[in-house]
Amino acid sequence: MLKIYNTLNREKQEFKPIKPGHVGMYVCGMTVYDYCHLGHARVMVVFDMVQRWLKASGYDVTYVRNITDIDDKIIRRAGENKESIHALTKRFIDAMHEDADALGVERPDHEPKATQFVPEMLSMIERLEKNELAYQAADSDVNFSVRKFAGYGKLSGKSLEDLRAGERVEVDSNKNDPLDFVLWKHARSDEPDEVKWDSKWGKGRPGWHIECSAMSSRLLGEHFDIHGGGADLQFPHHENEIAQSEGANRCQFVNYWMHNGFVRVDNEKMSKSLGNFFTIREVLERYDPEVVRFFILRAHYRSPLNYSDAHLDDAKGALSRLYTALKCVPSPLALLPEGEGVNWNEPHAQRFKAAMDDDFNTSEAIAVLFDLANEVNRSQSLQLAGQLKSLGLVLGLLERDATEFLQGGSGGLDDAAINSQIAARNEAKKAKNYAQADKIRKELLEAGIVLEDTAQGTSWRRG
RNA sequence: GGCGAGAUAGCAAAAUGGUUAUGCAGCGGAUUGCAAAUCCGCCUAUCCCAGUUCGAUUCUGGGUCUCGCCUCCA
Repeated sequence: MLKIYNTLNREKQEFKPIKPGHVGMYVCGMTVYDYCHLGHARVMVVFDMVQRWLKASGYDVTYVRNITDIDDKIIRRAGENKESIHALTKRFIDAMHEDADALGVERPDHEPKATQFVPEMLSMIERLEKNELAYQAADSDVNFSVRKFAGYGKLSGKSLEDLRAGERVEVDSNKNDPLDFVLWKHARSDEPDEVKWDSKWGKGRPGWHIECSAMSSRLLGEHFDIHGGGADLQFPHHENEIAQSEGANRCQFVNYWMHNGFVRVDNEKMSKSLGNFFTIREVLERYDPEVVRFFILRAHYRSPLNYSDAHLDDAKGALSRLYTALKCVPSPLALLPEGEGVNWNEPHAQRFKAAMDDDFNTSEAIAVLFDLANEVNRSQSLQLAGQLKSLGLVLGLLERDATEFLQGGSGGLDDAAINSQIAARNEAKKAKNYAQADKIRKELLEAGIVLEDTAQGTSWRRG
């Protein structure tokens, strides 16, 4: 029985889908004006893992992850670059897909772009206006009136009074209440036509929060199962989504809210404003993407995750141990009937399932993988090796051939050079010229190549 | 200031009212021409102070410290 920590109640709850056997899940994706950083990688990998586990548990999942392709930062960046909004966002959407693909993130079922759902947003704003939750201010912006929505603050645990006390924003005198947020921004003369849409309130463009409310209800219905995103979206973004959706649709919006923890650098949140971020592609220049995915999944999704080279090196060593166990047994999956996959009656699989069902405890699940690797090494059992690989696949790990992983990466030497050195060393060994054999091995080691003599001959890997 | 999360061994990271987490690193042994890999064994923990309890790292209260949200942020 799957339990999910629900931010709404701050406790783990048994997961019950609205429609038996089906899960509707919406995750806040990227604002595409720059390359994704490791924080984005975490959201993508974490919720990819979530949807994989839901599928592995037998659910039919509809997974939606939006793309914000219109907002202040995009307009500003396009202006700086002297390129169109569309050209800018297309570039970074393509880059995002490259990064996500590299990390083994499956494409969501839908990736709606905000600009494609403006009519839905306008219709929702109209309903909010009809329900007396929205008003047009003197500057022509249409705002949401937080005071008129009774449940405001229920997700983030904030009250309007608390928020007011900590007010740090410059007060916008056009708003009835400083905490009101914008649904529709009036068009400005210095903005390109590309960002202006017609509406009954005049030309303009959508506020940030309304897109998620409009797109989720269009693609998943007005009431759906899971909504996810980074912990920083809890307030105000998700709080505002609730206000909009429940205010417009007059029904519960989302049953389970999930928020992943931050990636940190030197114990501080990785963020654009602090400038302490690493882009995914930067990191992938130096580390195997699967190592990065493993690094992310080795921690629980709600825990903070400290980024450093030392930690990625550690992750690489750990992942190598799993692949090494698979290497000891030739082509484990080839020996399993097609599509058989995990044997869920096997004890390790049961522990794995129990861990995953406990709020997606990938840390515990991966610990089971290591126990299984130990069993595989001891028993040389093809069945257990297949089981190890199959369980890895559930997390989007261990997909590759073990030797390919262990020999992958960039070394100074190519395969042919390495193999000829190994041959030379074997000649020396045969002649009992161990000094020469050890010299060759040492040279290879200095080039990052580790040799392993086995009964089947000498193999190598990149250390 | 308001609200929230957390402090576990050298590092990273789970779990648990009493019984081995796990990985990396370290130590000893097996194996190996010597290594590597692997196996066996070992060593390092639960921020501080009270309380509840036969027993607390785990529950309660109080400290201390860290981080986050309250502005754009995954």
